[in-house]
Amino acid sequence: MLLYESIAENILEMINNEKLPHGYQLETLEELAEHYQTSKNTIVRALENLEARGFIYQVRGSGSFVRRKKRNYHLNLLSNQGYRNSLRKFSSTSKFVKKEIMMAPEYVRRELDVESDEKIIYIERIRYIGNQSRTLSLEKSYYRQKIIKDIPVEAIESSIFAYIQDELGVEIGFSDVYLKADKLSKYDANLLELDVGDPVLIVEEVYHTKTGEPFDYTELVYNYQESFLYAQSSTYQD
Amino acid sequence: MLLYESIAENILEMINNEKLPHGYQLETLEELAEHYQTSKNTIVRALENLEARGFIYQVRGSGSFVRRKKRNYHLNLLSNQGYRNSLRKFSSTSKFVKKEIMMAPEYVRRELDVESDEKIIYIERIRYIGNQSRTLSLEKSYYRQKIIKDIPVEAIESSIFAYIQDELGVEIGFSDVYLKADKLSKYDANLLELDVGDPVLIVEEVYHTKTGEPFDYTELVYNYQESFLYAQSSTYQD
DNA sequence: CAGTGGTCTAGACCACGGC
DNA sequence: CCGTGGTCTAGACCACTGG
Repeated sequence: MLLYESIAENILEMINNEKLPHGYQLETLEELAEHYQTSKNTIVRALENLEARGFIYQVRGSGSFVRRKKRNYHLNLLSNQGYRNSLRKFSSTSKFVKKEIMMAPEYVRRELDVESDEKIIYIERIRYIGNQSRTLSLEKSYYRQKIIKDIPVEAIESSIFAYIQDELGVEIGFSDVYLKADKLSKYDANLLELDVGDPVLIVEEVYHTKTGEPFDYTELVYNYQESFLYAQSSTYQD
Repeated sequence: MLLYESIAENILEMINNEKLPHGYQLETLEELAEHYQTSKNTIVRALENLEARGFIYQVRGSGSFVRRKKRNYHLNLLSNQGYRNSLRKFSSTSKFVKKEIMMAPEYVRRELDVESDEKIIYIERIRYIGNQSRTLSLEKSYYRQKIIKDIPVEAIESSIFAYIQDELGVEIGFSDVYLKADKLSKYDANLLELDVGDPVLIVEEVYHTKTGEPFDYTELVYNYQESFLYAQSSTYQD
């Protein structure tokens, strides 16, 4: 692990332990540089990292402060870990519904930027909160077989992203996310144990590897009664 | 404007002009440093800035590349400019509904972290696409009067954030955003010209100044037929 | 193994917040 | 006007990609 990353993790741990509460002012850059026996620039990097992830904010001329905690039981919309992190936040499980190999349909080709003869692994699964008592979401994913060789059912019923990263060694880079609300279709309503026409939150995600290749297009259909998402912006945005 | 920012803007302009198309490989860091007559580190800053804003991605050992364009007619969920930017993307207008001064109700106190006797400016407005033919959203905003002295109706009918920044000189920092889908209430359905029980996308936003003070809590109620949002993640996320 | 992005240093100087 | 974050430099060295 890199120096600035380990410093960031060290500070983050203190924030999460609530040793450093909301609003707390961190040591100054110079003090931290002294403390960690490194240069000021490296501290700047560490704090930038924490700022970009929404844990602190920095005010020129004043100091660096711990940012407020996010609401509990909300899912991070921009986490690049798919289902992986939500597993930790609240106990949840997945049920395998369907898996097939297909040629990329037109709307998937557009998102994944592939030719019509490229093979796609299509997977459908349902995510539950707790012990399959409450449905959280229905997930329809298209993976490029060229990059994601195969996904066993065991991975589908636990965490596909954990499998992709840990077993296949694919490194996740960045993603595009699109959002809308709509009325539930008959098929989706049935799987989510809701009524046709009920509201639904639809999230489309296109994931890319670290080298910029799109490898996964997923449509997430969220149960409106159970689904709460959050995101954070930092100081620099358009 | 800072050196690394002006370099970033310069490159961004070429991307937006499509002089640098999707997938295009930028010059190397050293070449750019030479080109702009600056140090490599400053170029690193400039490209980091573009990467964080989702315009490029960088691959160690390989190069820096122009990222794909976002879909048109989607609103940036994490823009810190409120309504300001969407004004440019597609013509839209606002209609003033209500404005009152009140003491902060409990749920607003919690979000804005204020005492119960602090004065709040409450504003309700409707946003339309085009010439008030299609409703886009209903906006319910709570501003701390301590920070936002007053908001004239003219600002409400154009852009409140433009007024806050340009006239009041308040600098926008970061924000927290929460999302869910729900069924439309009678009051909201009436204003949005939709039916009670129709789906709705609800976005709650808490905006902070650059110095970390929360100043605005807004609940956005989006017409599901017209509202499409997007967000982007960069390589570093949890 | 060449080419390219990323980290780290040490230090100068700048810009802003708040007393 | 002091204290604090932010920028910028020049250069050494490291780590990854891809032929």
